[in-house]
Amino acid sequence: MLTERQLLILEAIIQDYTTTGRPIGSKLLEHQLSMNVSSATIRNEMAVLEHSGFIGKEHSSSGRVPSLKGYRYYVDNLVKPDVVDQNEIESIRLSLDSNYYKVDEIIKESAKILSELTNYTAITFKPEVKDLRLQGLRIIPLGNQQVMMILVTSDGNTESQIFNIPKNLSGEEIEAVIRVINDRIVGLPLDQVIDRLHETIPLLLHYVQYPAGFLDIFGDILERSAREQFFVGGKLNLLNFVENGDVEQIKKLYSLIERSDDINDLVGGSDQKIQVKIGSEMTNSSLVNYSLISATYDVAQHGQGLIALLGPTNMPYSKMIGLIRVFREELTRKLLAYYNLYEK
Amino acid sequence: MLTERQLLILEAIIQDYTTTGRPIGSKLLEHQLSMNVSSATIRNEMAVLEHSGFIGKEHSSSGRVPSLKGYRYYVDNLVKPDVVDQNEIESIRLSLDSNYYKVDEIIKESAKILSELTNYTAITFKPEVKDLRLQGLRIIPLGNQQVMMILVTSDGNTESQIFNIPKNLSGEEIEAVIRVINDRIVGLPLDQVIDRLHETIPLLLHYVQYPAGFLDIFGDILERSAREQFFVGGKLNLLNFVENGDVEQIKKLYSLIERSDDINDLVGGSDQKIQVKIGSEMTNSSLVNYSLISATYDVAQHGQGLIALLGPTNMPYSKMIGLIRVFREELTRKLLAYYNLYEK
DNA sequence: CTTAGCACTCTAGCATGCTAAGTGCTAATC
DNA sequence: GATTAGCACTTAGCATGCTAGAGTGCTAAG
Repeated sequence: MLTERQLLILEAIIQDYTTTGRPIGSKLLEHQLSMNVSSATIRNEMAVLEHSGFIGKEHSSSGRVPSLKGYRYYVDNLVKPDVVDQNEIESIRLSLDSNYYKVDEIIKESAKILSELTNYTAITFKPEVKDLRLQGLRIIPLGNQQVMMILVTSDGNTESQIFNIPKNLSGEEIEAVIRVINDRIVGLPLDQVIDRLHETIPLLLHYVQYPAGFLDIFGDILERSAREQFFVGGKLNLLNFVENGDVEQIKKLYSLIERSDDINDLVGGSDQKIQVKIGSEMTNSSLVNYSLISATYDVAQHGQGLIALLGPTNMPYSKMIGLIRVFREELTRKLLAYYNLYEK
Repeated sequence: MLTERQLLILEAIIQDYTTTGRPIGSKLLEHQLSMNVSSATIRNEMAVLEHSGFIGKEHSSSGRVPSLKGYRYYVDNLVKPDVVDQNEIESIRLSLDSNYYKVDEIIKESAKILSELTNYTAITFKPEVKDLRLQGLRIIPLGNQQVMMILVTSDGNTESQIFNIPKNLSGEEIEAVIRVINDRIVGLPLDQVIDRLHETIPLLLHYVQYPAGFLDIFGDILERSAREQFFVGGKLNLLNFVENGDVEQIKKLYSLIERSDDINDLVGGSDQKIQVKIGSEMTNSSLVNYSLISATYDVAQHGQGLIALLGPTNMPYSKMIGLIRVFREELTRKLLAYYNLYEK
């Protein structure tokens, strides 16, 4: 459908535009492409590309700018991930090389590193195994009417919550409750736990006068546990690409990036290895000027996680895709080493 | 130093300016003040006020704007806190009326409520008692090489941290460590704990090969416990008062509001009941266009906390001071009820 | 001490004109 | 048929100039 030369021009437009950020004119390409062809010819070819919807103009006499279709074609067919230079790889390794005591820390740090490396916003999800089960529930009295509830899931993650128990609740009563829960609920898949919990209320009533408060807390920390946890690094970088001073825009972006539902929507469907969503391909209308590059990573039996970069639509895709690839490798390596260190 | 009439004019300028946000001219005041005096007279008085530094102009022929000195004088001598209407009080009560299981939740929610009530940014600190001691330390094995360390301080607050222990560490060794720590460190004031901890390293070496990792974690959660915790509500509201599109400004503000050191600097020295810091009175240069109203609150033996509002210098002080007063009362009431419910 | 009146100042908004960059089209050339 | 030189045209961005409106300071009279 497109000729070789048209593809070269399209590629050049995208590469130039993603580095300079300015519309690309025919004269610039004439010198740069060294294909021994005049600017007029390039203009003609550009007209074809525009007609087919791969590029557009900001106004009737401006240079050309890639369209969504143009980016899409480029990302799907033309882009070659940049080779990341050895120094940068070293620096990633170094950044990941601390001693971590929790997976969460590694994943959180990853978001930070990725955002610093790219000057974009990074989002990282920790590895998740499907079919998560409730493996144990502890309740630890701490004195002062305080107790801590700790929930352990089958992938080894934990959630905990401290709360106060009313004066009239005795230790025996609590222990009875724990026994009931351990008998009837531990071992179940997380998504069934809540239902089963409600079934056991009548039973609990034998021991606790108002089991509702108890269940609230349990539900709370269960939800935290089942919710996919993610970390965001470099939030402030989003500001760099907002139309000058559009405060409304900034507000929308920020509330977006802080709501877990929205983030999950955003990265949803990323089951391919590396996926690029461009502008309006993301359903959220605040993101028309942004693109998301996401990559899943596998940590053997410990599940699959995801890292993603959110930047402007005109980001240098080849560079970023190269980088996210390398980062994924390094992160996987680090996580495997981590699990190996602590595994039974 | 200033005549009655001059004070009236100063007050009117500030009140108008803090509600309209626009410079105030002499004609406006002529009609508004109904002091049977022409605009020319008001102009003369304004000239005096300007000469004494209480007001200024944005340009040579603009209306008058309060200066730092003007605000200061107003806040110190003229302002009368607005009476908060009953509906609003009700709504505060209602917002605070959920069941909370932790003080932190109440304080965090307070920041949210305050920011929503005012459309400014709210910062809240939970009550702190001086002379905090380490009351207990638990280490709970969770299986999968995971343990949770829980630290309880004498004010009933807790911090916890899950971490993995290397394969070669046995349960007995851990228990021995706990014993040592409980013997030698529990009961000490928090600020002495770290020093004492280092003295015990030789002892620990009997049981654990590399106590350093252990101590790191302990130090970590100890620091979290000693650090004054605060919550920020309505961060996005800061954006409303930034010069149109000054992205650099926004970035500075945001990193400010997320660094606990900066926040502590900000509210530092707020030992008076209600304190107002205006513009450049705050040392941080990003805040020249902002003011901070802070109020301490007392919860009997449970210590003293602080709530604060960060808004533009031209915020309606009388309204905000009235509001923060009422909020403080309601919060104190809520906290007392809370402690009463759970106290032994 | 107060005030009417006036000259002056400054901003905001609008229209105007200019330049640089880039385009589309046509007619001539390879 | 593909390519190109040349030219008329378009647009953003910037500087300039103008006007209306709001506000001031000052002076001279009440």
